[in-house]
Amino acid sequence: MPIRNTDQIMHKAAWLYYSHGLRQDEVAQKLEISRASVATYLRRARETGIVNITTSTELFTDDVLARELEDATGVTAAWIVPEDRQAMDPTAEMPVLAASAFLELINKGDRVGVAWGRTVYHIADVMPFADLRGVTVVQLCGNLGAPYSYRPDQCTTEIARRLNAEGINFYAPLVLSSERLAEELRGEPVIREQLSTIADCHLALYSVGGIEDDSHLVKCGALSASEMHRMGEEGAVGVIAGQLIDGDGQWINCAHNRRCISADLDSIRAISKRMLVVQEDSKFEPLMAALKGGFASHLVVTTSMARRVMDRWRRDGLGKVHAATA
Amino acid sequence: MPIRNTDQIMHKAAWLYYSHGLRQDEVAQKLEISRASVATYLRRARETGIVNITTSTELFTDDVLARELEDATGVTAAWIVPEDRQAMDPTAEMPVLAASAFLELINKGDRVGVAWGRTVYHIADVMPFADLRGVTVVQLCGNLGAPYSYRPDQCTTEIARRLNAEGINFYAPLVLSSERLAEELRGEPVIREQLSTIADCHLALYSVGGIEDDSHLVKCGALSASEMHRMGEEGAVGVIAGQLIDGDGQWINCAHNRRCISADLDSIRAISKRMLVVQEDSKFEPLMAALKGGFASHLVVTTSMARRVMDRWRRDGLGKVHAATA
DNA sequence: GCAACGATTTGACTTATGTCACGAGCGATG
DNA sequence: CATCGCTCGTGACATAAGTCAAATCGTTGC
Repeated sequence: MPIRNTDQIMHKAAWLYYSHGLRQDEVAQKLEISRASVATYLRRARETGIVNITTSTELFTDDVLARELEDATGVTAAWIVPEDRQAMDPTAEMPVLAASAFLELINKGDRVGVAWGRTVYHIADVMPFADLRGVTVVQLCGNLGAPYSYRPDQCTTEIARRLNAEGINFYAPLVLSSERLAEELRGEPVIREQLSTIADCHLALYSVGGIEDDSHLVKCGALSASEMHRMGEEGAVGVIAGQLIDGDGQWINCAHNRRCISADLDSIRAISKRMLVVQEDSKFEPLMAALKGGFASHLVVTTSMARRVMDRWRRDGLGKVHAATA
Repeated sequence: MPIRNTDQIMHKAAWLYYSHGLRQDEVAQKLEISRASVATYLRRARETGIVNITTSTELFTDDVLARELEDATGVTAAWIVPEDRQAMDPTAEMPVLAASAFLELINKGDRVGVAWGRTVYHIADVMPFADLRGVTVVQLCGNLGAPYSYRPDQCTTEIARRLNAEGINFYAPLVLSSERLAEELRGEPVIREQLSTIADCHLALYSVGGIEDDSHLVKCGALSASEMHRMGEEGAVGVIAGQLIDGDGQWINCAHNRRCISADLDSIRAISKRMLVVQEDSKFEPLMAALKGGFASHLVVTTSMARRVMDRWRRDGLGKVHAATA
């Protein structure tokens, strides 16, 4: 990418304004352009990630409930979205919080994995712009066109774009019609190579899906409602990166899972920072399964969900979730 | 540190304003306080590091000269402060740049070492506020009261304060009157322990001192002008962390150095990211010595200084500086 | 060579933000 | 319990920043 002259001037303006604290008119004078242009450049500088404005998410981790949740379940950090009257709408708040928290967890040079779903897409949509060259964003699961266009590759791409990071997509369908084909495709060098690098990620971002008739997998047509129903009877409780898990968070050896091209669940568990974001109250059971399965080292949930998890965890006398094997 | 209620509200205001993009009056309405208060809280949030605004320093590394300097000398990265008419005063610019660049190099959980001098103090003085809990800032050299109150411990403390990091000072004088006493003091557990952790730093910040009559060591009274003069005749060329180095950047076995309580030069060389900042044009020879001695992996200099280094480096057919042993 | 287009820049205006003197609240002190 | 001294919050004003239609610039295609 050639360095355009306008980039230079935008960068200079941003530098003088943000790093030296000059006023816009002073910057304009120094650069011999109009103040209006300075304002425009500054906006672009923010949108480009040349200027980063981040707010500590401490507010949401600094909470007795968060501490309790961490202590009880063994997650490394929990962010709790409050639901009191003074707060914002939790549904709007959570993606913003998750995006900020996610950003805080990224280090220079990291490889980060991004999965798929409504939640992840919303996070991508409010992800702050940042200057994270050297970071690589990899797609955790195969593609699937979704009704509201939340395709896995779009999530990855959008996040990579905002972070000025490199995005690595892989172009395989999430589910294939036959196990044989899925197996063959997984064996393809391009695909196999990509899947094998997933365990090298330093950080992953995903939600957990439900298995109701209105679950994402069903709405996207990966599974019919009746198939999903049957899977539920056979022990499926939630969905991680497109794959069904049982109540203990274990991979289910079923037709759907065998037909799936997605990150191996053990690879995901091997990632040291696994950020799980759960918005809907209805995802309580899937969340419990994901927690038990060790899919969360970093958790973003609402106050009420946190309380429910605590209650259940205590009632069942569960221990701490196992840490990443990495 | 107890969590004050005002911190909470400041944090909320910052969150709504910066992360959600609400206007100040909207924030005021939501928090049921006046807009004026919101403005105040936001300023404090910026000053506290709850809100971080950073500008990429790419502008200064994105330069043919910087590339050449890196290629020739082997430093990992170079920041070049331009001296053209459109630019700011280089003397004012450099500390701001160095501070930003330094901040960019810090990772979560790092231990960073900070040395001493006018330059370092100026950098401390313009260091942006950040939320780097978990980072430790350690003092690299013993204390010495300076005419303009640039004491080593002040540099460390100020930087730690701004970063919200932990500052670790060590209270020993930089120079003692006898070698015996210096030796004994270095052997004291408190001191020895601190000095031994220096090699564990991930990042260090320092300048290189000159040996003129108006050099810092002389002005602070660590050495008389005549002593310094004599040291110059015996091969001293510059000063790193209070210690004299020769033209090749090697420690000189002289009375002053033996009387010094400071970071062992090999410990400094063992730090993987060594940021050297040189403001004054007069420090060319000291800079060359520091470079040859392997004291810079990251370099901040003016355009003219960069050119001089390039010229000399080529003329003398020098190779790349050796990397950190760590 | 010139018309047509998109991108950039600007002046003039609107809106948002920063500031400061003042007053309310509150804990410490005699 | 009155008074002091402090911090915190506010209204009103001054100042800075955002916006947008119109002008300008530079490129491309004919």
